[in-house]
Amino acid sequence: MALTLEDVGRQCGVSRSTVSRVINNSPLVNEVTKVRVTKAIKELNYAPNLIARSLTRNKTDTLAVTLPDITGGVFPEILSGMDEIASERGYHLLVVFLGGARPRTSTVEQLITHRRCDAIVTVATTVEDSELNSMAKQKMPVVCVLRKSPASDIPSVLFDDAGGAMQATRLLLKQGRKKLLHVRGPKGNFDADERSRGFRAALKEAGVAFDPAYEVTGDFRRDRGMKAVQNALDHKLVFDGIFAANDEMAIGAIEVLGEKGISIPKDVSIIGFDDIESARFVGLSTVRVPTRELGRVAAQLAFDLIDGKKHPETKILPTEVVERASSTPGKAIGLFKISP
Amino acid sequence: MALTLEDVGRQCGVSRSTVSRVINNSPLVNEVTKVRVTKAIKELNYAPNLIARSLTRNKTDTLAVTLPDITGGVFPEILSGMDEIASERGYHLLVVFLGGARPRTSTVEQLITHRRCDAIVTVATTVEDSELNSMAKQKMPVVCVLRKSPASDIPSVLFDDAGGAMQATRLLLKQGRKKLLHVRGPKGNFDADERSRGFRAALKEAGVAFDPAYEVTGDFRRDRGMKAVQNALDHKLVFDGIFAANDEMAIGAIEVLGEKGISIPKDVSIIGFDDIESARFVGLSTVRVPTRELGRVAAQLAFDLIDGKKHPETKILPTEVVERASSTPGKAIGLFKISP
DNA sequence: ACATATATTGTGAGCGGTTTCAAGCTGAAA
DNA sequence: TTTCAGCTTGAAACCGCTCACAATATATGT
Repeated sequence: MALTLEDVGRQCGVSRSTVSRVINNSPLVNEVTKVRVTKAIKELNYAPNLIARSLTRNKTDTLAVTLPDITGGVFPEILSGMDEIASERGYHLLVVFLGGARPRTSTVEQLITHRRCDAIVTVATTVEDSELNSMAKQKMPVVCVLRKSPASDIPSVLFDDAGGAMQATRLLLKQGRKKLLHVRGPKGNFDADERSRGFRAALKEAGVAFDPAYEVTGDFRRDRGMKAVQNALDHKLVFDGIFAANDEMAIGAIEVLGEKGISIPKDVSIIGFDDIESARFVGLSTVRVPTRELGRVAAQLAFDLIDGKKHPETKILPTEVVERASSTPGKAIGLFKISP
Repeated sequence: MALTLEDVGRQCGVSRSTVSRVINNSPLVNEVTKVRVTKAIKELNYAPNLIARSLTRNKTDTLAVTLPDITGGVFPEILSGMDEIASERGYHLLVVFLGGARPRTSTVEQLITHRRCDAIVTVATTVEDSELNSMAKQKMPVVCVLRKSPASDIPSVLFDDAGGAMQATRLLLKQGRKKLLHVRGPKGNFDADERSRGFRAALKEAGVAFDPAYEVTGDFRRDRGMKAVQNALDHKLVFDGIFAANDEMAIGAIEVLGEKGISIPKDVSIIGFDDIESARFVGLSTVRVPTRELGRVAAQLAFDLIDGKKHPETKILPTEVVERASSTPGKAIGLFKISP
């Protein structure tokens, strides 16, 4: 079907090894044959079969990325950042959506053991700790993103969740808010746990007691955020500030409060996390995270592992508070009735 | 390094072909040997090398997708839809970001001629017509998404852009808006051209003359949308309705008008296109497009081509107007000062 | 018992590259 | 002239799998 080295060799009267050498521009090939071969390659429009090459070189020029099955949020940007670095090295990205409704069959397993990629980057909690360890044991380079590394030989790259959460909480406290509600993400999720930790640390720092009743749990989605806040109100919790573990849930909170006629930020000051695009439009204060940079760093770590660089360390990327109307006294925000 | 068929065979005293048969559960292998082999596979934790398999089978179980280097908007959702179908068949997605600042080197070429994928799905105008044709000529299955197919043997899947644009425009006209501004996307872009066509068709239908001065061009990004509208105002154009070719630019328009103290929708009624997430929060009327479905259909078409099904046809997916505050008389919308 | 199916397994030749090794050729040194 | 190094090149093995075909074993029919 497609052309092979043999074909090119025949065309210009050399062996396939010579053609191979020309293609990989090995120094040990005569200049004149080199041009002859090059010409033949052009003429025939030959291109090497990368699969065959992968087989012998034992290297696929591919980075696998596992993403949660959530289309919005920070993931596309992370992916793009990774591709930026990967494409510089001529690498491709193999993306796998995992979690949610996906029947994950043996997809991950396949990627790892089946040597379809040179390294694997797992974003958030798409892959079990045990699987990560088994990958590493099989000498497959692994990088964790937005998730704590389960082993010392697996580097991870994270946002400074706790730090960002502290800053966010401090902002509310600085305004004199007395009773804060924290809408947290699922337990066991790294970001969620860390952001909660930062929240508490800030309270402690300010000498405010942490009241477990005022930490409600969502799943990072808007409607669960709504439900959590709704619940808090139903239970007659009284608060004048909300720190939500992400913007989606913060927006959900804004909706619920809006329906109740509670004014933001006068009655309740709100801050989220992530700085998703919609946050700007809603006027939501938040903590900005360097998503694209995260992708770049993750890819770079993967290459370090591939290159056998020793001890690629876990990186923690700084976050930054963005103040908008939802936490700025004197402003007011409101949402239009949001249709589904 | 990794285990091979040979190793498994040695472990349980059979040849690699037998092991291979077991793995591909061929019927012509004895039941008792089958269990023996299966046990050995489990014990050794063997997994076949997919690269080697690809080489012999001449098939990679991979779909390549070329995406524009735009992280937001409809692309992530399209990707996810594709993955949904692909993973059902055990296929992986190889994503390539093209355009923008990317040095596209010979990436596309590589994918095609180098047989790293079984089919390629090109989204929007990431790949030249000539390249598409050359792929098709090389018997590489190609599917176009959000872009007119350059050849009859290349199916494409599109939104009903013109239809959606007509509906959107009709909505404005029905409200009695007399002079409409159309903020269009770049010339040559399929979506942009079609949406413009629909806009004009609706005008014609209503007996309104099309005034070229009232069609300004952006690049689908918010700030170019802002610039375009700013420009229109600077040129003293007078209008009471805006149809923007996408939501990003529509939001840009809202910002500019807001700064000028022009009230929406009282003075100017606005409708966008795409129904991105932020549109809900902004209260922007728009035309909803079935993005995830688009991805699914595209992947399905790719598989049809791979399977040699004859004549996979171009599909046009229906769109749907979503009315929100920005075009509902009696309502009002406004944006918070948007920080960069 | 013999011929002939039938079931099961192994052998060997690829797939399209890379890479080691040896061989051919040249010219310079002895 | 012989010798040997240096430069080019080709032959062949190998990567791990699939598959056509041969080989063997067992069962069936006469």
